[in-house]
Amino acid sequence: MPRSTRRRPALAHPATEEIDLFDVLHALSDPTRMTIVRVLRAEPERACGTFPVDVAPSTLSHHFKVLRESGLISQREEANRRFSALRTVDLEQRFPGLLDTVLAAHGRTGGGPGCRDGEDGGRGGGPGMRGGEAG
Amino acid sequence: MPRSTRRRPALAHPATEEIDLFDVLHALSDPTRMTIVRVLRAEPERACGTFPVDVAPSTLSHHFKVLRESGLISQREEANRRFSALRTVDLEQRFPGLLDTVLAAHGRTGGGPGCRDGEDGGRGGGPGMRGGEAG
DNA sequence: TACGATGTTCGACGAACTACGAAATTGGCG
DNA sequence: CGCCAATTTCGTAGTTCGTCGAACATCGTA
Repeated sequence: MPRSTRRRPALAHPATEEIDLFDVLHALSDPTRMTIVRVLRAEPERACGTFPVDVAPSTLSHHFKVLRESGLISQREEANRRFSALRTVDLEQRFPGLLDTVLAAHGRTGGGPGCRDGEDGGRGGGPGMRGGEAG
Repeated sequence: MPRSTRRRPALAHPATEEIDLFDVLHALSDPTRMTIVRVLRAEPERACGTFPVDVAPSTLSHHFKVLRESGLISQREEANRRFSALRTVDLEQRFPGLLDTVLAAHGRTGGGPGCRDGEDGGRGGGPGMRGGEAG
């Protein structure tokens, strides 16, 4: 089969109003994906292969797909690289305060800034914990 | 053997500090369980068999177990009935604003007060929709 | 063109999940 | 005591999940 026939599927992302709460909750109920979201929250964008998680590339790809289809992240292609970013604005519009609250909750469980997958990415300076605790 | 030999396991509930975010998120990522939590949030307590969900009793029992072990609800035994209640105070202490935010988010998706599993239970008086957006 | 780097898709596998029916347990009542 | 009501536990069926390895696709570069 010619290598040019297979066009990229164009990375389907759900529209903001299409984001499903159950999908989001399910996506967030996995440690690996939660780590990805946390890292992404401290940085505007990041290439798939640079995340501090130790799973096989195929597994990681699977997780990104789950995250993307749930509406939590968006992915942009640049050359042979794929950059992921948290859809903070869309999430905030669809489910106000949800991301902040969940992430803040995770921070309390011990998954804080210096947990195990620390955002060593480079900056990691300010944990950016400006979470809007309702308390 | 006397039927009194089999003592009730005493319904294990996780301590407040033991409540795991992933368990909570996973528990909430199921429609049936979300419905249970929503109903429970409008009422202080309710018997297991009186929930507006259409699944077999055994299945319902399973969901209650998941909910209880995740720390979302507590169960109290009275005669041959088991009453469930949302652990609002514990949840609020463990993960401030989480329950409110998630429930408010679900309300936005169309699972509002009069969705499909309406609180026909009988009272359903005050919906208590004081959804506090942590915004 | 060949090669290496980055990622995805496919197929498989074991574990966990959801669902159900049947049986068992417990308490209230005639 | 015998029976019904409320629930749980057990066993099972089918599905979904998380993970991996192997193969494939794309881009940049030698």
